[in-house]
Amino acid sequence: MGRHSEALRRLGRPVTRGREEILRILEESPLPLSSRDLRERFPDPKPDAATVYRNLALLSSLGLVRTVALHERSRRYEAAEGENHRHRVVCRSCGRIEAFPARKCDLSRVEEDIRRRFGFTVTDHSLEFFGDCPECRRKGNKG
Amino acid sequence: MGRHSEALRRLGRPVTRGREEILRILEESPLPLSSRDLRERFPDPKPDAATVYRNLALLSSLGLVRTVALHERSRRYEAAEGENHRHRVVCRSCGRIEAFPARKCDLSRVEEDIRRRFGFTVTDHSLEFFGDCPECRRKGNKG
DNA sequence: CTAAGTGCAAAAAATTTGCACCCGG
DNA sequence: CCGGGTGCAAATTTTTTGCACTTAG
Repeated sequence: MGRHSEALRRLGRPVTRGREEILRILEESPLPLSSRDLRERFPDPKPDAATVYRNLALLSSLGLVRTVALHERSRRYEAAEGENHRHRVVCRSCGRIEAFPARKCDLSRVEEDIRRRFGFTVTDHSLEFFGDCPECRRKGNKG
Repeated sequence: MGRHSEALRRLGRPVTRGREEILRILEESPLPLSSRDLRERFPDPKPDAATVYRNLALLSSLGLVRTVALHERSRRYEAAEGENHRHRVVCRSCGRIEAFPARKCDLSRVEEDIRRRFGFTVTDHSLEFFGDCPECRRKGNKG
């Protein structure tokens, strides 16, 4: 019955174990997780994959969860904690991900520009960096 | 025998119809394309989907093509024309995509910061904006 | 009680792989 | 000619959907 349940209740949605756990797990994770990662971290009994997807879709539509698109086969998800989003660096060799708070990410000017040029109302953005992590660089994994 | 073929030849790879077409189609497209989009734009006879994927993987590893991760089910690809990359705005309702040149995208400071803090050598980044396009806003598609 | 959620099975969709045959250099 | 490329079929992986049963409010 943390703020998770409250947020759900406030939005008029039933509070279920699956939803509480998803929010808890995502909030505890420093990195965005795939649906599979998420399910693995559930204490037993683990929910069905379909349920995890359905809940992720619901939580996303309620604005409690955000999807993250890295260049992978599957999508990842993270808790949408207010406006304080994060940016990430992904290693192109081993896939290692590091996240860091988007401090002083001033893209408001670009967003304003977009509104003028395309008429789009920008509500969110994602910024990811790709490169080579120190370990892979040492090993010479250049691709 | 445009610069496409030359780039491939220079890299020591056989020049085949599939590869030339992929590079041509991607270069002519203002938006990043999915593997399926790409195949559909091939003049007949269309190549097998597996071949398209294999060639996209090859061209990516050679640095001639870049994958783009929007928040969709499938990946998209774009021609990697030197350093002049683009940023994009995606409508959350209808999926419409607008691309615009990344003019004056000064993220070098952030990239330097990343190098210091994590040791990652950043070679690329992607920046996408999400929001509502004018049409969807008018129609009231808020989700 | 009743709308909404869940598991299970099956379907879709995207991507990858094995293998026999074909082609560019 | 030969290593690499291609089509075709089949397998994998991720995500979605239908349906009968259970549960939160």
